[in-house]
Amino acid sequence: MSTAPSDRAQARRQQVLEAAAECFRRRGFHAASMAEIAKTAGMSPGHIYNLFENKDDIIAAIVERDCEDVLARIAEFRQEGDLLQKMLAATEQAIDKHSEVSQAALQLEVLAEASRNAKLAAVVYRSEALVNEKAQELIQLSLGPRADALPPEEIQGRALMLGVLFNGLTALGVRRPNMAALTPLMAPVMRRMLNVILAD
Amino acid sequence: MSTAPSDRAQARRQQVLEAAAECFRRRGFHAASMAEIAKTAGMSPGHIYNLFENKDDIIAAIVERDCEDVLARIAEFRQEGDLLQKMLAATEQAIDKHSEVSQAALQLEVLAEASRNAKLAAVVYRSEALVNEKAQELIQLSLGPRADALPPEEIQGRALMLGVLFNGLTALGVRRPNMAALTPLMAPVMRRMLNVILAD
Amino acid sequence: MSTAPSDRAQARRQQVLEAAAECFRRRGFHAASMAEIAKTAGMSPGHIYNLFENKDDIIAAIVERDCEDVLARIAEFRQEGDLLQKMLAATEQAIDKHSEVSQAALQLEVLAEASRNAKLAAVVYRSEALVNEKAQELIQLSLGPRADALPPEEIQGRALMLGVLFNGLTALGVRRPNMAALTPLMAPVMRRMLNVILAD
Amino acid sequence: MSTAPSDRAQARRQQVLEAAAECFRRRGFHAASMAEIAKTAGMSPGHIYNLFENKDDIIAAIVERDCEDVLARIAEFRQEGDLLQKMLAATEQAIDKHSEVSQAALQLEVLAEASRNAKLAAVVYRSEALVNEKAQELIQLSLGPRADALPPEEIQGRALMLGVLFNGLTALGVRRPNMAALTPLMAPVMRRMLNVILAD
DNA sequence: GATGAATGAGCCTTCATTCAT
DNA sequence: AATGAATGAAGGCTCATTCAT
Repeated sequence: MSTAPSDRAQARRQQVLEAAAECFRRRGFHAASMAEIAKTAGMSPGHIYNLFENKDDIIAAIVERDCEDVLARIAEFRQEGDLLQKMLAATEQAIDKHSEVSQAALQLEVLAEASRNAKLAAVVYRSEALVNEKAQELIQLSLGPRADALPPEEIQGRALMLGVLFNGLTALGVRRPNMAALTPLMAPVMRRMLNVILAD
Repeated sequence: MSTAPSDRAQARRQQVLEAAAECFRRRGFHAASMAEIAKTAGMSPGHIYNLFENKDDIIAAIVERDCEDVLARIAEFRQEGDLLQKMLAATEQAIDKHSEVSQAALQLEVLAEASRNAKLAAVVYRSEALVNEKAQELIQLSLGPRADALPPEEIQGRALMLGVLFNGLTALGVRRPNMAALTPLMAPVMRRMLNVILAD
Repeated sequence: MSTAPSDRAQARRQQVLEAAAECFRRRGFHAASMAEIAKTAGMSPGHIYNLFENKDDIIAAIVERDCEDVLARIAEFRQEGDLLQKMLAATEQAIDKHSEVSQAALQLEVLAEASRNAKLAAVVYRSEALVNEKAQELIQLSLGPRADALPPEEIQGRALMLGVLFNGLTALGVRRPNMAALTPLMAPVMRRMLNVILAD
Repeated sequence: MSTAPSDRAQARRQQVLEAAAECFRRRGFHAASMAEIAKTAGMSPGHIYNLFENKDDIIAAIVERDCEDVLARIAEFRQEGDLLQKMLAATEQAIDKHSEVSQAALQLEVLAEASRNAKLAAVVYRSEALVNEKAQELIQLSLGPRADALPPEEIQGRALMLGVLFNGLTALGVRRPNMAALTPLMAPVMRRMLNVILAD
């Protein structure tokens, strides 16, 4: 009862998260000031501290929210239709979308920050664990009954490889403006992870 | 000739670079203070500004130095011996080395910083271009005469894929402590990039 | 309306202006530190930046305030009584008051600063324009109906001469401690500006 | 013998004075760094301290040199020809020369600085005393035998008034760009100081 | 719940000055 | 006589955070 956050408070938190994400994307985590976030969120700086412990707490909440978004996107992949095709479409989109460099930069900055901030690290770890778990389910779904022929480590490894690919796309996207030549190469690799049983 | 830095100055610059890299790794770019860097480098804060324009200039120099290290490592790959094996060994090393999380974090932070710092971005872009070029040469070397059968875009795409893989390893390595299951999966993907001619 | 500063903020600004003027007089513009000003004003250094853009902004505000003081003093001259007598009294006061050397020094320093600071220069120019305008009105008032016999340039020139005299008193007052012998000389010159119609 | 400055040292000092004056004019006394002065003078920063005590010592030397220039100019006035005409020409020149605002600004800054720097104040006072003395001689020369009819205070007052006028021109010249209307007004005032015997 | 005035530590950077060579 | 590497104190300014209202 004491700490039960009211609906109103929840909505206010969302406002802050929205505003903070925008500011962090625009200026980076350190350069974005609480004052700017407050202004963007349409509330006073002081009040933010009624909703969040501190600035770190905000970035942690953003990471959690982003994690949910990723999980939701993964859930969509489970719908009807060819999984490989849908994932390739997603990667192609990632390769083309250069408008999202600032979003990518924020993700990288969060990772860097997490390596020195235990609380944030916990959130990132948990987030990664959840995503990885869902990725494994996806792979098993994609392989169908043949999945049983593969040892769990293989499934886990493939999920990790998907993680490497998506994280790599994010990082390389910040490193260079044009990655078009990469698109055709994704297909065989993704297929190898999602649709193939191999002795290899 | 006019601004040719003396040997002494060069050595001092190296001291600062060493110290700054350590501080940046330990605390992050923003949290590391010039005072701390100066102390670590064994000189006064003021003198750093005789050697570098400003803090940004230091991180840029670090990126350039790191780039040279990468190029040197690539050059080693060109030596005698099976390229695929050597690169797999390198990735396996990357997968295992958890002591280097802070080094990885610094790299990610640099990328984030570059998305908002034009000068740093230029260094990062140039660095990536150099590495990608060398990666393409490596791939052609690995394929041998068969390389002629592949269109340039294919070579370029494969080099990009290597970039995605290494960058992805770096990022995912910060996201989770254990990536052991990934090791066996690297082989087929790397082989696909380095040793195979395929219609698809 | 949007940025209408509250009464409280206005009062705080006045505090800072008062304190800064004192510090600037005591130490000079460059030597006076924001920390000292803050302490003198009884607030934290940080808070000053909620009230003023930066240090330059403070000196500009002081100049504007001083300008208003001058205009107010000029307005007093318009009251009943012999203008020439009142102005001579004012100059005599200026000649004798050696306690105000530091105030005079600040004015000179402001002028020097303005020659390299565009924003401050604008304030100084505007200030001078206002004062000169009022001085012309004063001269016309003093001459009465005879003023119509003089071309506008003559009026403007006389106003400028008054400016030269007061500025000259300020500067020379810093240059030497004793200017008593000057007092009797002011009368004929001032009369020439305020009370005489001449072919030359 | 011990401190007898060699000719070479004297020449070096002149170099520094030249360079410093230029830098001070360009940037102001405080903003001009010793490094910049050294570079402009074509010598090392360290060596300047073999020639001058410190930065204040340089500005003091500049003031002394400028004083000599003024005295030299006054000496020229003593040559053949109508003194009033020559002085009016000088003031007209001062009124028109807007290229010299930075020179004027430096003079004002020096005065401001002198009010807080005893050593500089001494130089400024002495300089003013010398100039004033020469101005009195000039006035007596201009009046010729009639000068004997005037009490010394009157002569002193007139010399002071000349000082007020020239200092005022300097200050007002920084305050406003256009002082053309002032030119015709200088004649009667100057004549009053230089050529007239009055009961008034 | 909400404000925004206020704090104060700490940051990057500059620069007069020194001194070993 | 001359250099320029080196110092270190100090400065202006920012910003996460607090708290009286």
